[in-house]
Amino acid sequence: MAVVQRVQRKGTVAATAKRPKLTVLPFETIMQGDCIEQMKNLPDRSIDMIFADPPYNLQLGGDLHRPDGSQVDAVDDDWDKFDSLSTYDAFTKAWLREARRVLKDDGTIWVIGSYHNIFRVGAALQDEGFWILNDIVWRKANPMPNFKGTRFTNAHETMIWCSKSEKARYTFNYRTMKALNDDLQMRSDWSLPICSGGERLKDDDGHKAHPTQKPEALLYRVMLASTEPGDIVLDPFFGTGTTGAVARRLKRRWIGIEREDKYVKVARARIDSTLPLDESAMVLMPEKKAQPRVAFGLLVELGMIEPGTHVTDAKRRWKAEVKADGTLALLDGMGAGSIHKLGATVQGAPSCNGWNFWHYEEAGKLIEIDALRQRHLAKTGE
Amino acid sequence: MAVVQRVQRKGTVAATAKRPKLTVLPFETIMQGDCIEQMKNLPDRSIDMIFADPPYNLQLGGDLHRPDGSQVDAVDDDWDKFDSLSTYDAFTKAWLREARRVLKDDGTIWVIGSYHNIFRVGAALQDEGFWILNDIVWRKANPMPNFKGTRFTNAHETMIWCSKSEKARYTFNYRTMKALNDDLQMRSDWSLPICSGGERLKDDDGHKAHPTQKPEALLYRVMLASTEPGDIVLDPFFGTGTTGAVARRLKRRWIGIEREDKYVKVARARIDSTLPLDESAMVLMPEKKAQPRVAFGLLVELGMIEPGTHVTDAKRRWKAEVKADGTLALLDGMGAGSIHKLGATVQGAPSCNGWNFWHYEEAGKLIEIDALRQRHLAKTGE
DNA sequence: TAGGTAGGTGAATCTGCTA
DNA sequence: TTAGCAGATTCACCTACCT
Repeated sequence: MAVVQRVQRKGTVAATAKRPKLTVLPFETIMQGDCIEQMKNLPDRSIDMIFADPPYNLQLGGDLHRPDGSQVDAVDDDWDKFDSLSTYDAFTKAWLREARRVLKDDGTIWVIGSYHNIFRVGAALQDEGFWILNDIVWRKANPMPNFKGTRFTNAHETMIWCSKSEKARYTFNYRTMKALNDDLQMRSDWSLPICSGGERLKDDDGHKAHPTQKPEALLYRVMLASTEPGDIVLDPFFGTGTTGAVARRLKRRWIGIEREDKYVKVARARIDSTLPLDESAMVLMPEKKAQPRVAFGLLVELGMIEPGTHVTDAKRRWKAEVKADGTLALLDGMGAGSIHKLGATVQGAPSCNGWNFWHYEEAGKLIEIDALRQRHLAKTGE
Repeated sequence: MAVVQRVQRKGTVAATAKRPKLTVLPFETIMQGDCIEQMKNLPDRSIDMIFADPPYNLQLGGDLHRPDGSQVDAVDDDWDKFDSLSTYDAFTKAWLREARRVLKDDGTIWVIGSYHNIFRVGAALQDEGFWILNDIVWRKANPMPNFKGTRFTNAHETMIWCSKSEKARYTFNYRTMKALNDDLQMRSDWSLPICSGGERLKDDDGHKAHPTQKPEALLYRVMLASTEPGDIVLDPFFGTGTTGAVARRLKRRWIGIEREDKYVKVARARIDSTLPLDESAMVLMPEKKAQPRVAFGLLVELGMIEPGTHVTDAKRRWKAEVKADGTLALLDGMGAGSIHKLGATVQGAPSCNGWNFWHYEEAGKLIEIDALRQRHLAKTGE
């Protein structure tokens, strides 16, 4: 415990007191160096989304740096578990703290890991004040078998998706995700193949360039779900640059941080050869919430529905008349109000979307009054 | 932090100094009371496997309504409320410490939770010296949807399976698991339905007896995987006694601890009416394999078909473009939607199988997009 | 009896803009 | 800060009841 506190104090001092921040963000750039040190060069609240795939193999002692930049001794048998866990926790807290600082208040962070580290990361995220939105299971379609037959085949990894606070208004492209999943809500478990074949980057010897290269399909879904085109995406553990490649393809701006020279080189070449998607392919299913608001009264004013018209619900349980001011009044005189309020009242429901609840009759068929709104939106080109 | 230490000290002192342990284990018994206090009555190293379903600390907000206006029956019980994360952590550490004491050195522990609590539980398990063997994802075949469209559907829960130490010789029935999974290694993701229908216990009013009853199939697999007949299974959060019922069915011995009077009563009645499996039936029941459902959007994510590609029907009457979210948009701009929906729209049909309706062109020949799906299924072997 | 329709429900951190 | 209100939002599986 003493170790944790010492490390944290050091990190905090260094972050707040010393250096000037960059005033122009280094877009489409790999900042080479320690991720904590490099994040300190970025201004507060400047990033829309962070995707992080932190190291968790404690055997890679070189991957662990204290916030002050000093390297942690290699993990060896002299270390007891408590010591290595707390070192990892200190490392996690330190980079999460910087990540939180550079993230916009309405931004989100994704962190991926396996059972070796994800519980520590998740607890640290909560401790640092992040608000968990989902934990996402990446279910590997083709995992490595457990050769010894001693455990269950380790066939998934876990991502944690957080906003900066409970009340934050984060980006979630609900309709896009639903469209991507054959018109069913996207679930918290995603079945995707591991990164292999032509997508897997090789070094000159033909060996895989990076031990944990993530599939582009994973980042594709992450980015489509939680960012807009033009948003700024930061990956503090850039590796071979999957985040940058997908960001470029989907027309998001990106910043990568990577320490190892060889990964930086591989990532640069890879991203340079990635082409952005065509403009037309980027026109997605619109979020309904983003459409301009239309008042029912406007449609009455425009003569798209006449005052005096009778409307009813899908089962013809209630009938009402359209008034000149765009309100409805029940034919039995037992209630009146806006299309929404009256719909809620008659059903005894807390709320109601009047656009879909009320129908008018045309050629013997009931048509949602929402059809009028859609016709209006189409006509005005919005 | 002070809270944690006080609780731990208390627990430790009471456990080691004060009371005499039971010399004969209370098999097939529900010990009524607080789980930490009751575990203190059990001797050291006496339990083969612990299954624990602790409170999740959900922290729900106000009421939630379905789109049809009905209200969701939330988990609002007092036993799920904690003042803060640190209070929850102290509680977790305290019961885990007792659990560790009563567990045999070669025994294992399972803990189930959701993103609200599982990261804290996992970190605490590691802190207490447990060695994680697997994290298991229970993919719910029929989860509750996300009614407001604000996040991904929360469609899974996580179980953590641990031995007491890295070198422990725990039980894992590899071949049984493989047999249960059509002669393929059992993976770390399990698809099982939630507990509903006849299995779901009701109180006298016909309401669910317990808000979070787990399916027997889940415990069935847990117990088959990690215990032998005659082994001693402890469930410190017994609830309606799913663990006891399955233990009896599989001829394991069990001990339950439960605080609430009403749950104890329900569990007793339930287990009394559960019959042990016949010897011959201990050979396993096959489970139906879930049909792999492939969304067209997945193929776009995987790069099997590029956004911007043009598709058409077999007679080339309609042409559409593939968008980045896996939807199609007609080239004349007169319609858009999923492969199925757009196919239905252009034909004026009530429905349409888009997989067979839409084609892409390769070397001058039209190929059903279903060919891409078949290629994906063949590749991933699902 | 088979088949179809209607209604209920599940561990949920479940809205957002404007005045 | 809060009140008011427009309006967006569900999937799989169960039982009960009807024809």
